[in-house]
Amino acid sequence: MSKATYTDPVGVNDATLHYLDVIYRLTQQSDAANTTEIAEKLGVTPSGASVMLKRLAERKLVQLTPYKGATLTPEGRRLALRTIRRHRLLEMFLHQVMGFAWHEVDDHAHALETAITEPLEDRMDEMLGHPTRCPHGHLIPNKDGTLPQVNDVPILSLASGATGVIRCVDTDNGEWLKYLGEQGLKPGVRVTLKDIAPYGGPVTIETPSGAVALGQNLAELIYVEPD
Amino acid sequence: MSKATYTDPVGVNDATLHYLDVIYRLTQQSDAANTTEIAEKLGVTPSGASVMLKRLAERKLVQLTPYKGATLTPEGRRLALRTIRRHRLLEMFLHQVMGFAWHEVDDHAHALETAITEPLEDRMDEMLGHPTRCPHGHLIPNKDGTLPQVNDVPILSLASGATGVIRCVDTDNGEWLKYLGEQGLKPGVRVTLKDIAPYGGPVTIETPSGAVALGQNLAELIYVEPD
DNA sequence: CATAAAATTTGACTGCGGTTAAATTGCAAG
DNA sequence: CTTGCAATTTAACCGCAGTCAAATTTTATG
Repeated sequence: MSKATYTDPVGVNDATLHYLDVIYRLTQQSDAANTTEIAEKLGVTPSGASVMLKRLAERKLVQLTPYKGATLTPEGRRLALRTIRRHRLLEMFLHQVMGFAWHEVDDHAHALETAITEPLEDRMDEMLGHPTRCPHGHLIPNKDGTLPQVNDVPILSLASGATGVIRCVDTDNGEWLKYLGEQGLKPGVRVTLKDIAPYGGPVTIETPSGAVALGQNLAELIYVEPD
Repeated sequence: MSKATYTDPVGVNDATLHYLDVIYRLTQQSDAANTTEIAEKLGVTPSGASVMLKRLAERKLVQLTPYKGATLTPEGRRLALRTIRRHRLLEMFLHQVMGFAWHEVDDHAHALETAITEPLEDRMDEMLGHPTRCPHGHLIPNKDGTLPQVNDVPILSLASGATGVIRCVDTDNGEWLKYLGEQGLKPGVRVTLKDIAPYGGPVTIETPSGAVALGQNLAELIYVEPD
């Protein structure tokens, strides 16, 4: 009997997709994802991740240099971007259509991202008017695996007094998102960077509803499109 | 590290839920579900199903009498009804909110039924106005595991000339559903049983848009609430 | 009622994704 | 340039959900 199903046309299962997803995200920041980081993000032991990475390499989904780290092959990247697209479309759908708060959507989207079918993906995309970003502002990959071009810069890179529109709040931590949302710091809001206190001190941001002072750990999550 | 997740609070995984689901459905018709039937519905070999059933019995989810068949325990029944509720709510959501045709929803709902979270289940239920039936007319179990009381009878049990409202079309075969839908034979439609030809001959049903002649294999899928 | 056929279970095996403990490799600091 | 520690891999194992082939039990039939 054939193993292919609606969701899994080529024998790519949940675990595989989750590995590819975290490897993709880790290789956005550094050039290769190392085993321990991958293991941490997935909540497994480094040895377990090591074994799994070898299997993924055999399946030509990752490029593995022992003791050095992992990169995605074109095919691995394709699957990772598909999962990320589905995750972010789901977040958008849960937020816009179903009315979930922006700090709630990540968990539910994660539960569904590997189970969804392609017609569902397409229908959500359609209902949402082909959005380019999720509720936190992350880019939604196109179906062909390309990414929209944008001009997002860290708010901390602005000069004091400069203004811009928040485009992305780069965290999946629900607590932080809830807090930042309550302070009016969400994508689409025009803000002015008032001040960055020295030595890791608070960052003051002017929003339409008043000034907010944040620790740098939170402020560095915020990306803006400068005016 | 704990194994509990949002979707899986007690270590109940996809395979388990699918077994419980088919056992529930099979025990609706006969008193116990036999191994081969279960295996067929799940697309596995009877030996595989046999082994799995023993595991489910150890976990106290099914009551197993070797060589005789399986029944659900109260806990197994609870989980089966939860899955069925989710499946049917999903079908309703896909149909009503997302605009999928009634013959398309089963596959997509199946892909999601074991992945969905409880808040999502609740939100769908709310958005749909707490429906009691799926698009094909099957009952949606309540959250407490009870089922709405109804008075559905097979249309073939009506006397010639009797009328009723279609309440359920009992199949998951997309082709048949598509055809029956095109003939106007869907839940909510008032019909009259005109004639049942003898010796397995065609069944003639009067609908608002005209008379339809069906084979008995299709006609026996249709349940009505008699006037 | 014996016996053949059908249903079911058991046994031996597989692949997957994990675990812990031990061995290995890479790297930074003295 | 060695030495010690951190990162990584390997080895041996586990549970899960399957497979096929063989043994067993049930049932139906002449």
